[in-house]
Amino acid sequence: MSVSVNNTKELIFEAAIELFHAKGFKGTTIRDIAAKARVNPANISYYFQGKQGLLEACLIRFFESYVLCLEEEAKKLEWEEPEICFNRAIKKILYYQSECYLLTRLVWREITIDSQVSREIISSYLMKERYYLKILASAVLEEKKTVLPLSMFIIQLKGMLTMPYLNSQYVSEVWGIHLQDSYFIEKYYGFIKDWVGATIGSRRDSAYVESLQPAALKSV
Amino acid sequence: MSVSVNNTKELIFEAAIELFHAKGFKGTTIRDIAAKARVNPANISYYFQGKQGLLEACLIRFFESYVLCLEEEAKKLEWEEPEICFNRAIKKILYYQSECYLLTRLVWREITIDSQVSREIISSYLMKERYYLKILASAVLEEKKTVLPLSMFIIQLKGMLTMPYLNSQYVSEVWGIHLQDSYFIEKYYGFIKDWVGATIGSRRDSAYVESLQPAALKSV
Amino acid sequence: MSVSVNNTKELIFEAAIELFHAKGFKGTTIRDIAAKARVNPANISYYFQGKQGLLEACLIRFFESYVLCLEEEAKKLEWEEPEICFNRAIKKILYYQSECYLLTRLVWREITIDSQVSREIISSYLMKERYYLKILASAVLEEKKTVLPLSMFIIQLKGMLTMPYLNSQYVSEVWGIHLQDSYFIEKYYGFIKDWVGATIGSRRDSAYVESLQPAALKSV
Amino acid sequence: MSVSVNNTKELIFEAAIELFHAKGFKGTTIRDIAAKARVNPANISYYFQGKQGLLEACLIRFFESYVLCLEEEAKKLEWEEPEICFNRAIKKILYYQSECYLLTRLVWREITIDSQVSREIISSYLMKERYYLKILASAVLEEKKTVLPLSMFIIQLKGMLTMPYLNSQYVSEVWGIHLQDSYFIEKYYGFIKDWVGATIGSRRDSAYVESLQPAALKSV
DNA sequence: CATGAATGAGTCTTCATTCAT
DNA sequence: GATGAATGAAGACTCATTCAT
Repeated sequence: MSVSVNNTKELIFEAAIELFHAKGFKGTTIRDIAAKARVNPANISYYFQGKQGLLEACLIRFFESYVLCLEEEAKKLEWEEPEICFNRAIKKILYYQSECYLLTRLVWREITIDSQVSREIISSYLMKERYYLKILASAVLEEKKTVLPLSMFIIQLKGMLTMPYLNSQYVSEVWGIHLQDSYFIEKYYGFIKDWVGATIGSRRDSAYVESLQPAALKSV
Repeated sequence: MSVSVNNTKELIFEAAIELFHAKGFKGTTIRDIAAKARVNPANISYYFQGKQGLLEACLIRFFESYVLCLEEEAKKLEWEEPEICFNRAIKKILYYQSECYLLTRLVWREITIDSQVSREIISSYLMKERYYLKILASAVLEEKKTVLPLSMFIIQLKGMLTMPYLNSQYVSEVWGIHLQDSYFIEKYYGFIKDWVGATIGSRRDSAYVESLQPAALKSV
Repeated sequence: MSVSVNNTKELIFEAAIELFHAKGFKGTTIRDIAAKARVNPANISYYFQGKQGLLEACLIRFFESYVLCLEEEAKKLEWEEPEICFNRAIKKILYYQSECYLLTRLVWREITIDSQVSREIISSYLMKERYYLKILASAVLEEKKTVLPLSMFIIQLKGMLTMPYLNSQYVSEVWGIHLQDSYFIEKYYGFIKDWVGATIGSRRDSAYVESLQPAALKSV
Repeated sequence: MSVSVNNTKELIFEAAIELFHAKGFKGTTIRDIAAKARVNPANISYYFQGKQGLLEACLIRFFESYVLCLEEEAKKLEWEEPEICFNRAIKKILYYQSECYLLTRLVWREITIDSQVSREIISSYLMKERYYLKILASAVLEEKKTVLPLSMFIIQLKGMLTMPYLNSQYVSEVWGIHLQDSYFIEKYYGFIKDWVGATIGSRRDSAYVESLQPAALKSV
């Protein structure tokens, strides 16, 4: 019996991720999800305390593992080289996002929508992310004695990490590339790693980045 | 009172863009828009044939000017240097998106949602975009005798052009940068231009890109 | 100018009759009518004091001429033979209904719908109709010394007069007969006249009718 | 609580029939029905997929039984006398229509309105009706060696069968006769049966009918 | 634990009508 | 006399949620 229970909950979860991804949170009805999961709609309220709760469960599931990628490597900073930890964190995140790319896409998209709810959950995870990214990035920059402003570096990195997912519609529909393709991820990781290396290692590249910093951020 | 007519329609438009941007299309009610625009809700159906029509008007308004940026430069290819046209097209797009960044963000986000409606509008514009991008990009690559695969080059370019908008939530909320800041745009343009130059000019940079190409695309 | 005014009013009228007939009063919008008549919707309220007023105008236009057919012949009873007047009234009604069969159909159908409005208009005309029919029928029956109950005779007559119009959907759609076809009307008139003759002239036929009278009506 | 389920659905049904009959389909609101049935308005969409679905359910309910009256007798033609089957079919229809005379009236009225919806349902049933009527009528006419044109015979019959219902407003309001009165039905059946007998049996009566046939139908 | 009937709040939309021009 | 922008009332419908079984 307990198996079937977990089963029901998990079935709902998977159906929800697919549908939230395809049609958006607001565009998905609880009946759509129940129909796809082949369960009774009432179960959704039962297991997740409503549709909103189901979305929050999605957010939590995504961010818990996501933040863990950063947290683990941040903790290793004590006894390992910063650049290694940093690159490993990036790699972990890329692979994690690739594994659950539907969830990834929906999360990065839905958090841009101001639904007034689950704002606290999102904020708290983004704070954690920012905290660990700062630790990791500043360790690398310090080691390399790079004068590159931290904020701009992190913003660019974030952009690179999420870009394929936010653009995946275009990437997959117009050009036929699939994000879960491990070959793509591998190459994309190499691309970012090189960018990081160039950015923190050479004057030339970092100059681009530095010049990007608006006046308002100079003091951050 | 043609002034008031345009006024009402335009007021609705502006309110819609702000609200669609903030709360998403599905999350915005016709009453929200009417209240913000201080007009009667029925006017929305009157002027735009319903909420869906209002979204389509947003899409059309955005894409018409967007595609024009590309079209104009594609036509200049006959008597001007490809690289100049190409860079000017990029600059135009960046400035255009910066001017109406709320509209830009909502469009790039909403088209990732499968609403089964206005799919035709979106597809037709993406086809046009693809067509002109191909013309411009292949002209540049040909001139430079670069063996870089076209598709990957365009995908990356697209990613760079839309990234600040898709990430703007993060960019502005967590780091306090504003996309309409002309300083930011200017620098970001320089960044992309350099990337293009490096990509099509040197072996080293283009190697990154080439390596990104998945097997399936090798023959494109 | 006055020509164009009348024109507008008449155009609205004709469009309304067609549309009320085809789609029903409730199913027709003021904009439908305005579009078909190629006039501005506001004119309908202007000329007819609203949609309801337009329907009432239809009713009045129909019934005024309809009742006149009966009234004229009822008045001739003083100096002409009852049966001649009676048959002429029937003929007039049949031809009148045939001339404006769209209006006829819509009136006979719409008055069966309880719209709480224009009830007074309808009642007043039905009273007039009943009054003249009674005068005409009783004159005929008296002359022939027929003991046939008046009410049943009139009901049957009414049924025969309106039947082709109430059934016209079936008649025209399934069988391809057109009501405005003068040949059809001519024959149908002959049919009714014969029925009347048989009913008031012979014992046999009237027996059918008498037997139809329910107990409740015996004393009417 | 299967009892309460059927109850709710049936309550809606009955309320709908009364109101559609009295106020017309378009003139009846979903709230009217819900209020009369003392249920929640949302149940109507829940059980009948919207107001239109409710009307279609009415049509189907009426026609299924209606067509059955004809079908059953058509099947008996193989081993019973045509005239007996034919008359029994007529009797069944009259009694059926009398039993549910509100439904009967609303159906015969609403199908004359061009709502572009449920047109398929109506057409399909009218085709069936026509098919069985043809079989039954032609069997009778053949047996009697009557040269009477089939189409005109059926049209007249149809007129007689529906007339009391299409005219019931007049019949009941102005004259006080009630259609569900079994005495009335019994007599009315006798009336039609005699008409049929006279029509197919004697030269005199059939001559009336034959003369009614417009030129266009002579060759049918 | 699972069901499905039932609900009420809220949404989009339609439409007759009005009014300034 | 004619227009068309604007309105408010009202309608159908959707949907998340609840509750008895």
